[in-house]
Amino acid sequence: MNTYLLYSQIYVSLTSWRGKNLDKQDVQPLETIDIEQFQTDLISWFQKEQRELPWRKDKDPYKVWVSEIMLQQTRVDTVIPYFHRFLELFPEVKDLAQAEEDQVLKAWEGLGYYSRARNLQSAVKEVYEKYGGIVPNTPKEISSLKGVGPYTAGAILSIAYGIPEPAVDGNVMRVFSRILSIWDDIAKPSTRKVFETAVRELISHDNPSDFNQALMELGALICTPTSPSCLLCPVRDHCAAFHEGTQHELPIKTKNKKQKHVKMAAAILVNDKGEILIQKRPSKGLLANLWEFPNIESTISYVDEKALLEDRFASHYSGNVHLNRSIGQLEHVFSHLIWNINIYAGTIDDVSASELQNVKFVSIEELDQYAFPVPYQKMFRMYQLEKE
DNA sequence: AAGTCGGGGGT
DNA sequence: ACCCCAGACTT
Repeated sequence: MNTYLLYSQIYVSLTSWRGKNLDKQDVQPLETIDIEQFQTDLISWFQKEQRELPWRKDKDPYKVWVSEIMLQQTRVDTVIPYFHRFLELFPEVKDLAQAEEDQVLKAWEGLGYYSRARNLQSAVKEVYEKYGGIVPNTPKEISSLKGVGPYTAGAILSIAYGIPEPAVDGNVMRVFSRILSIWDDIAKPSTRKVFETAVRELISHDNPSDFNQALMELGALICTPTSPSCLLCPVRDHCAAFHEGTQHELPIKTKNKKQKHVKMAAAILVNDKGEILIQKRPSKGLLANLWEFPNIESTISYVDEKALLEDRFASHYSGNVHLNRSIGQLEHVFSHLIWNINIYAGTIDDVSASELQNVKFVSIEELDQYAFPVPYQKMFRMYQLEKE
């Protein structure tokens, strides 16, 4: 019963399995999937071909946790340097639990999706206080932690604790959509459950860690989105899509919508001591709790904009504001919107502005102690280039 | 279920 | 341009 899982049995347990073929008049003989052989082929390949990654050096649940949060929607090569720096700053649960949020955000600067960092620290605090610093090892407890969703819960449980839970990410859905010929739209939230059910049937109970990691490694190295290297695939004998030649049609994924365009204006304002005005963003929403330069959303025409900005800034910061010059403009693309920013430089009195909450005057040397979103980093670089 | 939330790299 | 990436949370 454990050794072979008849294809028809899978079909019974998953109504959407091979749903496309239900309508085909010419149904081919049902294949069987040799589960043990599949596990062996997959895991041996992984043990031989896996990349050396910093979070694979040991299975410390805290390190696995940090890596999994960083890897959400983020490529391995991007994460590696962040992972090293983060663990140097916060080697253990206690260190992250007791850190200043500003320092955590600074360590996350440039990585994006900053709520990951704030949720991670919040959850680590809970682990430190409620679980004595030990990352919990039950699905219920770990899933209740802030920022730990179905994927991350399964990843930590399987990789750090060897518990056979599915960890279904984009890789796993792509890989199994091909192996099992699943034609559900993987862009729909409900589809993830189809793949979780599949993984529960197929996962190795001897080595859930390598099984789950192998699926993701396979998706990253072999079973890639546009041009899968099927001839190098260790499980192509088990793959329905390879058998049918449909690997380029799978997975099914509906397109995402276009970004909205937002016009902005922002300024580098300097006081008479040569210090620059910065402010902390609100604690909710886009780029929450990061720092920025004074800015407004603006749909005003370019000629009127400068006067409007001087007015708005002067009244908001209660000081005399002078915009000397326009430095240029820059575009920054987010996943759901596009900022087009007109950039100015000028001066401001620091009498009242420094009394405002979340507003500071800092020297150029102090600037890099604060976490800035990339668009404002770009903006400051333009300012420095223009000044020379 | 749809929208929000970053940034970079590949094609 | 458009796609994708070791997704989660809010509405």
